Amino acid sequence: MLTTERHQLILNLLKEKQSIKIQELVELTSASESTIRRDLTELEELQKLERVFGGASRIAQNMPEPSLSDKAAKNLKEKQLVARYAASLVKTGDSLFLDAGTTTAQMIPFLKGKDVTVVTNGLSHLEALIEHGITSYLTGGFIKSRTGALVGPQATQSLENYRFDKSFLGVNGIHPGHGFTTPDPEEAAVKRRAGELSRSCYVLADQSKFGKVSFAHISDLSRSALIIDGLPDEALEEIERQTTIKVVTQ
Amino acid sequence: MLTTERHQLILNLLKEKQSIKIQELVELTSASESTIRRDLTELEELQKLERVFGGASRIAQNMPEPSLSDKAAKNLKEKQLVARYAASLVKTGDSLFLDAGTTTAQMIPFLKGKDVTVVTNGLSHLEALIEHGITSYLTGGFIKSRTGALVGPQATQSLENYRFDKSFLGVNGIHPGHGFTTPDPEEAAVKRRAGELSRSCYVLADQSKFGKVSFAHISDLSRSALIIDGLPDEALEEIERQTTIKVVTQ
DNA sequence: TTCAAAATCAATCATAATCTTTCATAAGCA
DNA sequence: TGCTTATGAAAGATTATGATTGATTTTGAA
Repeated sequence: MLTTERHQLILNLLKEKQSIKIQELVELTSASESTIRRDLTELEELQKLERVFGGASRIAQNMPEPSLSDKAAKNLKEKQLVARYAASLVKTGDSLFLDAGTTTAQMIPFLKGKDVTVVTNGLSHLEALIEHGITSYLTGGFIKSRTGALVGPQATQSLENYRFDKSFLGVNGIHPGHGFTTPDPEEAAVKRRAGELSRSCYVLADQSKFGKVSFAHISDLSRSALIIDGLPDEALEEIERQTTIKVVTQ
Repeated sequence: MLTTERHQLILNLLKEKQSIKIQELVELTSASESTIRRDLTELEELQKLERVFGGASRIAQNMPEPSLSDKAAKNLKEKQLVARYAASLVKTGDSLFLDAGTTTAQMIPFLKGKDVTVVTNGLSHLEALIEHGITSYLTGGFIKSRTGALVGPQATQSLENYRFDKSFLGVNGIHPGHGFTTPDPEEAAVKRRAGELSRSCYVLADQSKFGKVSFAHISDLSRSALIIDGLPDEALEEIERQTTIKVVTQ
């Protein structure tokens, strides 16, 4: 067996298993313990895994470096915080809907290597999705050139082809009385339908979103959770009566 | 065994196997170890594979792929000639389907100001469409990252939302017997359905396309015309019995 | 908590496998 | 023939491997 084949085998096993024992690898490869040890040492130096006593463990998913356009985004840190938590909810093999928008865009680097299938209506997500090798589908629809979102009846209808394990939606505002809000009725319709087609539904927001057309009353989304990086106390009380809420902090 | 045959054999084996040992190649080719080593060294210099200790390994991912802009550069003049003629057929207010591909892309600048509505499955058309202020819709579907085309059942289905005055399709090849051909069955399905949903259908090609899954027998497209910049005489005779054909010249 | 046994580890060495370099021969071509 | 290219064989350098040793860490029972 070639050295590189062994290395590849080890990395593949770690994609499935989180950690693996040296003895298992010895049996699987018919190589000696010394050889396996050397393999693990080398792969660790390449940051491909982490050695632990008795074996090796998958490395912590690497922090993505924000591209230039990302840096221009407002509240980037908060968005990334929220996005990272949201991505941590995703499991291998999940089928996801990723809403158009800058917060959901931050999730993409964290999805790398999770073997997920992503459906999106956000044209601006495409580059990152392709770059990270994520299997992707696009909804159809009218191209809103200002935001790069696909909307309209064609967009809503093309959602009917799919069922999602999880959907991740962005919002423009949250109001304890009116629910989640977004200025464009057509975008609202897409969000609403995507949520309905998902087994569970997460709304991503950062603190700045407090404050036009609602796409869902909070209580409409019985399987939903709100992920946010902070919240005024009085709003929090009202909202948490109606939905699961996760407040992410540094 | 010829040198080039060996090279081809090695590359074919690496399409199946990810990596291969020199000893295996020695047995398969009955060449000496030295010869195989030289083969691998040469193929590595051409970036076709990567040498590893004891053998060779498939190269990391996306090396040998000509970028979209590179492809566009080939036969650009011919493509523009064809595209310009095709665009001249478009009337104000028309509803169009614009197939993914580099030839159809050349039509976009000529559509400016014609007040048309364009539906496309070509992601690479988006920038130009938006830039030229053309009202545009995108089909949904699976994203083929290599060509930037949307394909699959979702793409075909989202076509059902529309009816076209004219559709403009690209091809990979034309064969008098087999009809228009394209290597990907999924892309073929989209082209075929778009043609069916159109009042009239134009196939754009340049002379280089003479030569795998056919998307339509020529005679299937009773309302179709082929637009091309040149053609071998014998093929022309056969094809013009089956469809309208326009040969564009300088 | 402490200690000893068991497991795991890093370091070293000898061997085996593979690599590069070099040279000589064979084959194709003008 | 004279030139170029492809090939195979061989020598010495380099790299990978497996076994061994003694150090380190973990485990579990007192």
